[in-house]
Parts: sequence; C-alpha cells; structure tokens
Amino acid sequence: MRWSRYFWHTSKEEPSDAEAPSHKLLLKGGFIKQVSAGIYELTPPGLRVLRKIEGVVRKEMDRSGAQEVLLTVLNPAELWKETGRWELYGRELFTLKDRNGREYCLGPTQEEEVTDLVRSFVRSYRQLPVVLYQIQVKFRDEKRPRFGLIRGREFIMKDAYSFDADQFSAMISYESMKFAYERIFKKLRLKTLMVEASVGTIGGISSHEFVVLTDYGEARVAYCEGCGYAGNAEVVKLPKNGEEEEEEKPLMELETPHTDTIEKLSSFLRVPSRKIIKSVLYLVDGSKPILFLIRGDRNVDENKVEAVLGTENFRLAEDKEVRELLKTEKGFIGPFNLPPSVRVYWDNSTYGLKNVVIAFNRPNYHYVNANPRRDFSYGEFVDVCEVEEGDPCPKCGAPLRVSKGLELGHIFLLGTRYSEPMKAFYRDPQGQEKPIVMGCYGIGISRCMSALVEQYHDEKGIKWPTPVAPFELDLICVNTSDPQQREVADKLYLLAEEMGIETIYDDRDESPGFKFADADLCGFPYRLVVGKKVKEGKVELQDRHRGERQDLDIDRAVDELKALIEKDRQTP
RNA sequence: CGGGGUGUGGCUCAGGUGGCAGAGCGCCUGCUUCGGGAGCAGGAGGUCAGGGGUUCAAGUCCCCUCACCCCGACCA
Repeated sequence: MRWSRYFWHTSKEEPSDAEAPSHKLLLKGGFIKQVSAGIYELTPPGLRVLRKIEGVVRKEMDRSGAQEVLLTVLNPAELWKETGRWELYGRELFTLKDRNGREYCLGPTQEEEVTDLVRSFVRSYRQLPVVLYQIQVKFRDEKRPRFGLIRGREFIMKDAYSFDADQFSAMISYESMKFAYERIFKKLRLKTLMVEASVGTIGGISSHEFVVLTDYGEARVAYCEGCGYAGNAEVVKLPKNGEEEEEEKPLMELETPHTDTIEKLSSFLRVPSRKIIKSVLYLVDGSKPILFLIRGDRNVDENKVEAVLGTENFRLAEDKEVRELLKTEKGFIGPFNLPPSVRVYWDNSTYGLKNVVIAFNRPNYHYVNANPRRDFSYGEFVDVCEVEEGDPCPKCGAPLRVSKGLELGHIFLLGTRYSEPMKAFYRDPQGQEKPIVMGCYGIGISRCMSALVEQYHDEKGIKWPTPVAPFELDLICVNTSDPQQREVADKLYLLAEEMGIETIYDDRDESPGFKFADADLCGFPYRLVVGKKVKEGKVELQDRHRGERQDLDIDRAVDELKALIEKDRQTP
C-alpha cells in the first residue's frame, strides 16, 4: 500500500478528549474516529488491526470445533420477554419500534437469539453437542462509556454459545473453550490473567474472566503470587479471624458528638478504625431494611451483597430513611433494639473482636469496650467485605495482591437459564424430554485492540505485536525527490509485496522527521529506511520493539526481513 | 443516576472589567529544503454548540437546552 494514496490521517496534536494511552494513541494515530459518546468508526488501518484480531479469534474458535454464524443485530422483543430479560436488562438495552409499533432491541448479547435458532432445529441428543459463535457488533447503552474502545456503547464482540445434553458434557465444552481462550490471548500476545468470576444472579455453575492488569479497567482483581490463585475481587472469600486475646474492659457509654463517620469517630476516641464496628443499612426492593455490620476499617463490597441477597435491587438507605426506620442518625446505627423488620448480618470481619466501639441507635453516643457475648450477641455471619491488598489467599493463605483489571473475555457455564424458559428441549436416549445445558463465551474484540495498545506503547506511540500490526513493514523513502532513493524504494516495495510482507510504502512528499514520527506513532514492528546510504548500497532496518537499527545490503534486505517477520509471526 | 469541567477556523487553544474574530499547527499557491513532525512569501477558511433574555452594543453578563470529557457509585 502506498501511503500517498492511503486513507490514513494522523495528527500532530494530542487529542484533548482522551485520557487513557490507548484512547489517545488510537485517535492520534488515526485508527479510530469518534462519532458520539462511546461510538467510534474505524479507519482503514484501524479495521486492518481489528480484522487481524478477529482472524486470530476465528481460527482458534474454529479449531475448538465451534461453528460460525451471523445472528441479527435487530432482535424482536418477544424472545427477550420469554426469558424475562426485556425487563431485567434495564436501561442498558437499546430499544426501538418499527413502523407498526413492534418492539425490538439492538442486541447487547444474544443468548435468546441463539437459543431460538438452536431450538428450531435440535430435537435429539444425537444433534448435540453444538457450539456456535459469531463476531458481531453489539449495543449497550452504558451509563458511562469511557476510554475510547475500552467501554463503548457500540462495539465488536465475539460471542459463542455451547449446547450440550448434560452437565458433564457442558463442562467439557466449557473447558475446551477455556483452552481456546488461553491460546487466543497468547497468540494476540496479550498478557492476561484467568480469574474466577462471579456467577451472578443468573445462577450459573462456573465462570472465569480473562483480564489484563491495567489502570484503565473496571474490575478489581485479586491474585496470589504464591500459589497462582486469581479471582475477581467480588468472589474472593474472606474468612473469620480467630478471637482476639485481650482482657475485656468495662463497658462505657460515651458521648461522641459530630462523629458521623468512622474516620471522625476514630480520631475523636483515639481508637483505631479496626476496633470499631460499622453498621451499614441497605434497603431491598426500596423498602426491606437489611443491616450489615462490618469492621470499621473495611468496606462493603456490593457485589458480594448482591450474592448474599440474591438480587441486585438494593441500595444504601438515605439519611431520611435511617431516621424513619431506626429513629437514629447516620453514624450512630447499631445492632441494638432494632425494629423486628430489620434483618441483621454480621460480616466475617467482625468475628472475634474485643473491646470494640459500637453505636446503639442513640444519636451522638457510642459504647466503648463492647464485647461479644457479654454486651452483644452475634447473629448470622456472611462475607460482604471488599477484598484488599494483603488479605489472605483463599487457597494458600499468602497475602493477596489487588489490581485493577480490564476484562477481555468471560466464559460462563449457564446451565438451563435460557433453555428452560425458552423450551429448548431435546429427547435423550430414553425418549425423555430434557432442557439443553448451555454455556456462553465472550471476547471483546474491539476492546482487545485498546488492551493491546495499553500493553504495547511508549512515549512516541504504539508498538503493535506483529500478528496484529496494521502493516508488518513501513518502507520509508526519506527523500522522494532523490531519483536514486525513489528507484530503490519502489523496487523494494514491489519485492516486499511479492514476498508476502504486508507493507505500507511511505512515499509521501513529507520531511523525513514527519515520516519517522508517523512510523513511531503508528507502531509498525519493522521499518526499512531508504535514505542517503543507498549510495553505498545500504538501507536501514529498524525494529520498533527492540529499538535496534542495522544496515542491510539492498539486494538482501527483503530476504532478511522476510526471515525475521516469518519468525516473529510464529512465536510464541 | 449524582457531582465537576469544557464547547471559538479541520486540530490544539488564546480572547481581564461588554466595543471591528485571533494565534500555532493543518490546508491551498509559489520558491527553497530533504535522516527525527522543514524555511520564506502569499492565500482560503467562523451561525464563537443551540435557543431565549439584558444592553445602543454580547464570544464576553443572565436563563434554558444540547453535546463531549472527567470523578463518584452514596461505607453510617
């Protein structure tokens, strides 16, 4: 491809609307163009990268036995009503009506559609298992789109769905998909972590996420450097500690004005926050009060709360509601003399504490040196504590590391969540009608593009790994008005193309610095510079990843380059 | 959803207290230049996000709307 005729336009200015490196560099490098919040167009080079990522994914999916389909973007509401998700999915669902008033959504994920497809053909266990996948545009009206392609409202996803006759068979499908994912990310050269993930309210059996560790992700990931355990923070179980060995001091009732936060209370009483029991009031379905007691230095993880309550329809009580329900003020809530309607849960972190500070629903007062059994009794224990760095690994007990992660892939053993309500049944060998056991498996293709830039860039620009680079080689003619350079560059270009090297030939009539800067920005793994040294029969090869340069004989340059690229395509 | 910020040429931005619409980059023309975002000269390019108001006069002051970016997801 000759750059002088290629629709690729980079910018010298830093894009003002971008924050994340990947967002900045993809915009500046002319790979994407924003249309609206969370909606981006891909330019020719941007699409080339995306297609390469798709190619890797497609190849591994096919190899795993999955079969590609193309479902529709526009989906009738009826299917979504069968599973109840028309309501459950909420405002994130893009919906519209046709001219006759029939309702549709733009697919955010397509369990309903694919289940409908399968149920219309599958009758017998003999037709199972089957795994279908597609690479398709998806729509989610995100509350807050951000960071370019990382969280978009329109994005490209690979979604796969497995259909098996029974649980055991479904687990085999699940495991084989897990291996396929590991191969995919390895081939994309993305350093991902496979973490245990939440099965959520859907009631699945198993779930794993593939995340890259980066500040520009929305997930919190805990991992153990000792034994290799890794989990999404919301699924990492935190156990009870042993009882503190401490002499029980006499209980006191102290006036504690203006201490409506743990921090204020801690400094007022000169007591560490871990010796305070915090009470957090939630309302389920907008009315049912649930009180969580947790150690003062820890926070409630609402994802864990969701698991405990079995619903996501809950929220913190407002100040006014605290007053009405508990006749006290925020900051002075405690487990004493509560109305019977209040359900109380003790987080594991509160177990075994001695001589704690705890409120008793009287504004501006706290108990000091309260002790379990003597002054209060525990109730039901749960784990709703947000995991923090240093918490014990659930497998080996070593201190955990916690990091922000970006979820690139998610695999999910669904069970019969969709097949049952949608009546996707088959006949087993005994002639019994049974629901198909399903799994679903996503990869954010466009998100991978951002993740690659996050992992491969420097101050100057992107450093695409060879398997996903828009072009493997950038052939630069330094001075296009020098006939000799021009002639050599033209020749090398044709030769490189001939040899099957994906080449962009920078034949633009621009200054050398301009072309070098673009080369760095756009991230080609290899660069061949045709400049002054042609007089000595040499051209210069530059490696973007290693930063190395070497002079090659003009006649042998493409051959040597070909060998390098060939090797680079293969590994690992 | 809540909070904050921004909106002026294609891009990045400047335009105290109201008084002729600006710069750099990019673009076009010409000449020069050619190994790290070149130089000189000339030129084109604007509904100052949109609407309403105050005023002799609004990019600037007031109100409303919209768009985009960022932060937080309410921790008692």
